[in-house]
Amino acid sequence: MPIIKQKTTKNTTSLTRNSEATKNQILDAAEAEFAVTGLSGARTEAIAAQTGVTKAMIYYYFQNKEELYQAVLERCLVGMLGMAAQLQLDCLPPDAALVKLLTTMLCCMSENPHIGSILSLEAIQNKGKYYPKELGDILYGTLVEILEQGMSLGVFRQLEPRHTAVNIVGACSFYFTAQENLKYLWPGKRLLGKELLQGHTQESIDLIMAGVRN
Amino acid sequence: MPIIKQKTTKNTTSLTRNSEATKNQILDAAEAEFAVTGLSGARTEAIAAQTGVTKAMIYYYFQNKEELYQAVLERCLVGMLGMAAQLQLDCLPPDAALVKLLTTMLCCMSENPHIGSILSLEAIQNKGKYYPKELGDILYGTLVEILEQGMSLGVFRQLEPRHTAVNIVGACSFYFTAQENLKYLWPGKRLLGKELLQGHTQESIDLIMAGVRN
DNA sequence: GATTTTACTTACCTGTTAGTTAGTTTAACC
DNA sequence: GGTTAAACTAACTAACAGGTAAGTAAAATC
Repeated sequence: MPIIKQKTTKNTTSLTRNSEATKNQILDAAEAEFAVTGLSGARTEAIAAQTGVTKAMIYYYFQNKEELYQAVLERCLVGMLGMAAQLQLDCLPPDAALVKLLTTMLCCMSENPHIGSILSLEAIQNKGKYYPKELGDILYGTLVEILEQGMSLGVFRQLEPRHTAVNIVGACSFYFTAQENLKYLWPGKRLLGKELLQGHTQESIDLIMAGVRN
Repeated sequence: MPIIKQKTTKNTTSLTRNSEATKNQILDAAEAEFAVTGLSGARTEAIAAQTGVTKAMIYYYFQNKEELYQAVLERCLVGMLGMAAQLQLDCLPPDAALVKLLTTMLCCMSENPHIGSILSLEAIQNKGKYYPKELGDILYGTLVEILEQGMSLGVFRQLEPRHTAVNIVGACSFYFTAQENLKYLWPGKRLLGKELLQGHTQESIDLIMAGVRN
């Protein structure tokens, strides 16, 4: 977490009384809480307890719980868009582009397991009211583009790109969002451990690539 | 909903004061509520409001909210197991068996969109504490069996059956649990309408079968 | 038709929770 | 070093939510 702003003359890297750091702490704690409970179920007291500050600070930095939730979603969105921008898939053939996109997606979800849960809860509980539409645009838009290009080049079989894109995202994300229900399948092993994670990544890519290829 | 018990001498199909019917009404309402909010988020008052009776009736028939939740899960489980028992996949070749299982699964989820949400929320919010283990056993067990049989017969490619089973369930279920986030992909169309549903079913089966076949 | 059992309601209690207010401490600035 | 503004806290409020108690009405039983 790079400290960008250093506006004061004095060195303000002091760990206490740093508004930017506190705000981020609140956002981190809120992200963790929202990822389990969703918007309405989240307890501001619980969020505060995870930070070093009191509940009132939440209302000092954010208008209310809803705005805090939107800020968390916004921060996720920005992170994802930044990642997507670096991919440069245009210069790759469709199959290589798809593999790269899948790898990145899976890596992203394993590094931040909150995102999948937050978006799932957003769909189920809030009927997608706060869903960052841009995220859908970029993710499914990119997937559809790659699939269409692959079809026109004859590398991929004839398929309906939007349904296929949804199924691809579903196949990749389910392992993470449903992990607590799936742990019985691998007794004694950690689903987010290196071994199983690598297995899931490989198998997901294999299944999908075999599923779309001609 | 067949009325099985008719223990009294008098005809008690009267709509008021029917304990079995009331209990089922509560379970129906609870299922709908839990499917949106999960266990902790569910409001007993809201459940009661959806039935014809008062909140106190919930505690007349069930010890507490947790037990009501478990009863809802139990009822889902029984329904699914009953459906699975009728499938008779053993006498089919692996590819036909897989198609039949997928078709049934997709059909099941489109008819009862609550199940997917409830199980998702169960994983995310309760860490699978109340997850009906039997359901996982039968679903993933059947899938793994089919996949292994297909591999040994050379019909399916070499794959890791458990990861693949998870990815298959993920691909099929994501459309339903995340539908509210996905609706922007098909502006003006109903995701659970006949047209899109048929498309999703076909595309899911196509993707998965192409993904596993040799 | 009187009694008992079952189904159901109203009113309440207790703890919880989003959000506020009024005041305190820290540090920046002159 | 005194002033001011920003960061922060403790204590509170009003509404909500799980669960209960005490009582009522409809059936079933005799």
